[in-house]
Amino acid sequence: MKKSFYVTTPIYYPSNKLHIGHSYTTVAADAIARYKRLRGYDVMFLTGTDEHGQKIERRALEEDKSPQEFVDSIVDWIKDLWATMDISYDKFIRTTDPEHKEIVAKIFKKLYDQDDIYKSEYEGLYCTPCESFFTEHQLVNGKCPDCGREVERVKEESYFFRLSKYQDRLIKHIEDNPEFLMPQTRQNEMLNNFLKVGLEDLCVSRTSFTWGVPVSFDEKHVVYVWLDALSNYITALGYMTDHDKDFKKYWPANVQLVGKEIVRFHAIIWPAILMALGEELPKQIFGHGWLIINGGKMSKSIGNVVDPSILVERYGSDAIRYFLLREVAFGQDGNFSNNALISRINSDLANDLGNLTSRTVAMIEKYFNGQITNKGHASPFDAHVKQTIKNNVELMEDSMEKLFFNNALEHIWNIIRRLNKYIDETTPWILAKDPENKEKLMGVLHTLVEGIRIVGIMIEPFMPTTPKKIFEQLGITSAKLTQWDSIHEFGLIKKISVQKGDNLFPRIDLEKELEALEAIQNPAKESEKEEEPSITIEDFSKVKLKIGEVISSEKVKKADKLLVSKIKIGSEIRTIVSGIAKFYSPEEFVGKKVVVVTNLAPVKLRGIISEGMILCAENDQGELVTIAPEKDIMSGSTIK
RNA sequence: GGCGGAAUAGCUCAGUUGGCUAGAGCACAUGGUUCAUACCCAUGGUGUCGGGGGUUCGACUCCCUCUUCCGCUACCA
Repeated sequence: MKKSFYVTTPIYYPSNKLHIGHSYTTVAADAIARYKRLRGYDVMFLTGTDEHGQKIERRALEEDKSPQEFVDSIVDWIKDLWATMDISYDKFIRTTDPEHKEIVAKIFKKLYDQDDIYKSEYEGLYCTPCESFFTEHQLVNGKCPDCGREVERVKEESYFFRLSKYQDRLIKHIEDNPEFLMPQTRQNEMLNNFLKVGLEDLCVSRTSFTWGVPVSFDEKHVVYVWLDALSNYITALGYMTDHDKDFKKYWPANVQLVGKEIVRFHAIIWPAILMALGEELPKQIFGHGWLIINGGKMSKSIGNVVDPSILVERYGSDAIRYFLLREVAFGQDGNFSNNALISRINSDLANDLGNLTSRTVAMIEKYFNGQITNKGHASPFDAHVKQTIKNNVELMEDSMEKLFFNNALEHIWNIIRRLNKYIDETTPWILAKDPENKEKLMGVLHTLVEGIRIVGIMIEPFMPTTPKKIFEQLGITSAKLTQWDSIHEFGLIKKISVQKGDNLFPRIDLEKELEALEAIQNPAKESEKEEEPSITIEDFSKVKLKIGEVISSEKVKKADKLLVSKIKIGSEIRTIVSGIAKFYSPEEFVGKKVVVVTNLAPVKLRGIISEGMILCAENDQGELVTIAPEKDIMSGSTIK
């Protein structure tokens, strides 16, 4: 029986279209899945969508659709995207699948029956778009600190999961199994920031919306995201059903890929749920890094979100997949830029691999009418070429086991470079001038074809369509010559007839293409900007603004963003705490005239009562500058 | 503030447990070549391996300290 291998991506939230970061995770999972299949494993590759929650409910309302219609349309788009990116998932789970919902309800009931879930009360300020609760202190201007929108005071009866109960077992598991959470730096973060500080029980139900899985024994509650979304990894396998053979075969998962922003949920909450269910934990959670754009993270508000479908359409799926996995070390953050993408395509794909194939096929056509056999004579350079291939095949396989995709690709390219060099060493065009050298010439071309064949197999996990094109040009049809194990043997091709086809990867004019991309990507950004609702003059006049003068200022202890200042506003002196310590030193801050919001409700920050707010301008990078009157004017002057 | 990373060639980064003249790719320059997608091959770096101390026969690699950047977290009125 084949060994099984189970790999998952997170399930994505279809409130919007996906971006290149989602593609990154999914392409990585796909490369693992394809590689394992080639190595003879029985692979289950799961991806999907997390479709419940209040945000979806509201987004659907905005578009005048039912929640189901709304998610259906986005899910169609996502499936199309995965199709164009050659994502070979075995199963696509949707949390709206009837079976998933049934199982989630069963899980909830089971945990409740065994007292891992209990009923209590939850009160907090809730931001719907962000689906987050905040404390009073976290709010900005009484609004959501993340998106700036209104929050609602929500008090609801809720069910809680006894997360705290599993704290010690979680700590032990992470400490005893260094491979469980990778890369290692994530282990420290989880242990130090959460586990050792102490876990709080987790709210796992809601009454504030209905778009979710109902709690079977208490119909006014729906299951909140944790149990619903995380359990997809086992409900997809038929867990707790009478047809659970996939669960028996594939669980525990071998690798669960997640972005580093959700490591916490997958390394703490998810294992705790599994412990409560009495199931094994996944063998590995891998928290990969982010694609960074111009030094910052991708975000809708900055408007630098990269749409993968545009890139795939222009350069092909294989090129994008190659870039994503080659450019960035998997555990770390890496830069994404159009420039880097096109440079990679040109130098690695067009110049190295594409051109190697092209020149080899062209020579066989030119010197042998397209047909060669293995009857040629070896050149003095063959031994070294074979050794290079052997070494790099081993290194590549080793890298794949560790999920070092960029190293794996580098080793493949070492072979490609060696083959290009081999052509210069053996100078076939000179051999071709003397009929005496015909066997030597054929030997050289045969070695090249063999090398390219091996490369073609090795790139398959990363670039699923290019190998077919290569084998077609080389005239390799036998399955034996294209299966993984055949890369360990050099010289398998007996006789082939080649046929030149289109260039595998056409060279791209870097400068023209950058301009063209800019033109496509930027207008798109403009149109996506959300229109801000207008306010009335009455709304505005509610805010009382006055000129103040900073008369003293010092850093707040144990907080690196905060300055506490005494501000003179007319005859009054107020204490105000501001998050500007990174941009103004206390010394330079003293004496400045600033604009103060005087009728904000006082709030306690780091133990200090702050009586107002100093207005600042903020740029894309989050840098703050205070607003000052254009001419000198008395403190206490009102602003209107 | 707590915890954890990182700082190496113009750019992006490798450098496993300390050991011969510190590497790769890209970019740039020169030469070669013409089979090939103006491509390929060769050659070219006085890099203070962030600064300063220390351990050692020997440190990019270990220890201390400082600086800067980043992540998680607290916090941003």
